[in-house]
Amino acid sequence: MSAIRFAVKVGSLGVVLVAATDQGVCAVLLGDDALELEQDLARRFPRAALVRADEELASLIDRVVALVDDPRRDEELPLDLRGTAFQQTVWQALRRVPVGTTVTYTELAEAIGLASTSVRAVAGACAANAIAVAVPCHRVVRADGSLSGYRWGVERKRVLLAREGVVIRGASGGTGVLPGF
DNA sequence: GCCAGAACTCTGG
DNA sequence: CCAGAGTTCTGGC
Repeated sequence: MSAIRFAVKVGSLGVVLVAATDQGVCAVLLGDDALELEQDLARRFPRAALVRADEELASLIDRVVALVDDPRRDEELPLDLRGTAFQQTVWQALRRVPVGTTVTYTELAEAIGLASTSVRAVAGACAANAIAVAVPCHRVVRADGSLSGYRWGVERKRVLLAREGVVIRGASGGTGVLPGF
């Protein structure tokens, strides 16, 4: 199919990879190593021809990096959401979440018309999300307010939320697995 | 091509 | 504490 152009740049959170088609941004990946991100991109789009175009996408990746540095900027990027109908429904519901706010998987499931017991389907769709930050899958937390898993690392998720001004409640009343506070 | 199991979880008995 | 609920993907036969 069509060619996907991508660019890599180092930001405050580490390495940022941005991939785009003619329609818009189709992937934003975060990591520590540029090679690792390229392999991740190739795994997600096995059929596409991946072309590196750092200069062509320079202005675009600058905007994405600025968004990672300061997520409170509600910048509107052209997105090319690739996925099943179910996944796109979940991702568009995610984009309605205001900056500095978090939702639970239950609220997300109800927002798209599923039963509250279908949270695992929502979690699966979030895990398949390829567009970090622009599709704020990091704003989804567990029902008790503590962080759950994250494709690109829980530490990165915590940093992103902290920059938005979100107060993270540690899991209370339990055995205190997290030594943080 | 089919079946089984896992993956960013939550609720009810 | 244990099991089940909707969807997608991957690996083994």
